[in-house]
Amino acid sequence: MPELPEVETIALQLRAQVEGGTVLACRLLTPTMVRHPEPGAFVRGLTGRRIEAVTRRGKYLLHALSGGEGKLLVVHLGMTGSWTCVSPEAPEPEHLHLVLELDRGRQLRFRDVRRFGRLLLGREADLIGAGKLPLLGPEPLDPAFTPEVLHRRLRGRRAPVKALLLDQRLVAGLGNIYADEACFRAGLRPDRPGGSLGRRSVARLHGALREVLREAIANRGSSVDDYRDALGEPGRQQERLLVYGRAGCPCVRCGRRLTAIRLAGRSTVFCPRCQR
DNA sequence: TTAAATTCCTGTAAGC
DNA sequence: TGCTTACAGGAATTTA
Repeated sequence: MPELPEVETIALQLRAQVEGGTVLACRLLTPTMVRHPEPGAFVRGLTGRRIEAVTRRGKYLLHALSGGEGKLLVVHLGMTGSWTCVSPEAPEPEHLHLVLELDRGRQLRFRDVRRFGRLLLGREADLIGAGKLPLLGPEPLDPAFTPEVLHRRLRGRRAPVKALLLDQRLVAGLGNIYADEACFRAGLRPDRPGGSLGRRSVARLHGALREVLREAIANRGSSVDDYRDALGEPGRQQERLLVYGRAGCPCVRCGRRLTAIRLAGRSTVFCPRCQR
């Protein structure tokens, strides 16, 4: 699943691959993947534009477009989406929804088996104002995201801390994998009410979050299901996951069997001894 | 306001 | 073997 580290990896790679490139043609194969504007306007709005910059916000990929209007091509990969830069000669895969023909013989392809991804075009403020994009919480790797900020955001909340970590309005970019990994590294039970965490626990969680995200970015993300980076390569962080997908396996720290529960509708794995 | 449940979507794996 | 069913989950939407 593309979470913050996976999307960051793609943004880094696309920066080198497509920045400065011009969209010569836009082929929208599945109009329903576009959430804004209407599919026709989406295609017209992209054609002829230059991609000035590629950045990331939460799990969203942002492509700043030429024209001086501050327009962005926004790509969210959902669960199974991929956004790759390939040669036009590469065979077209199944479940392909958007193809951007760029100059210098490059193609950007959006593929998504389960169609949970989404495509948008517009100014960031307009998209947020129109309710097409959520108002995201702080970036966990931003220097301004301090333990105090996290503590303030968890205060008074009764939902399980893991459910709160998955809420993109509380903090942006975390998904099921890194929420579980961060709770394990922090030694916190994921079903603890968010507001029950003291200052020291929050500080541990904050440190664990940053540590696991930085490590995952360095490893180009986790390829658990079918995630591929912008060059079509799998990441390596899945080999270093300590709890996600390891229900019933021994805890790497104490050897006790890892427990699986459901939280916020998601499978959740933790060590009942190491996480309190 | 907050929290939980439901919905979308399709490939995979388990069970009969 | 072949069919049915459950499950995976990000985020919008609905319900309580």
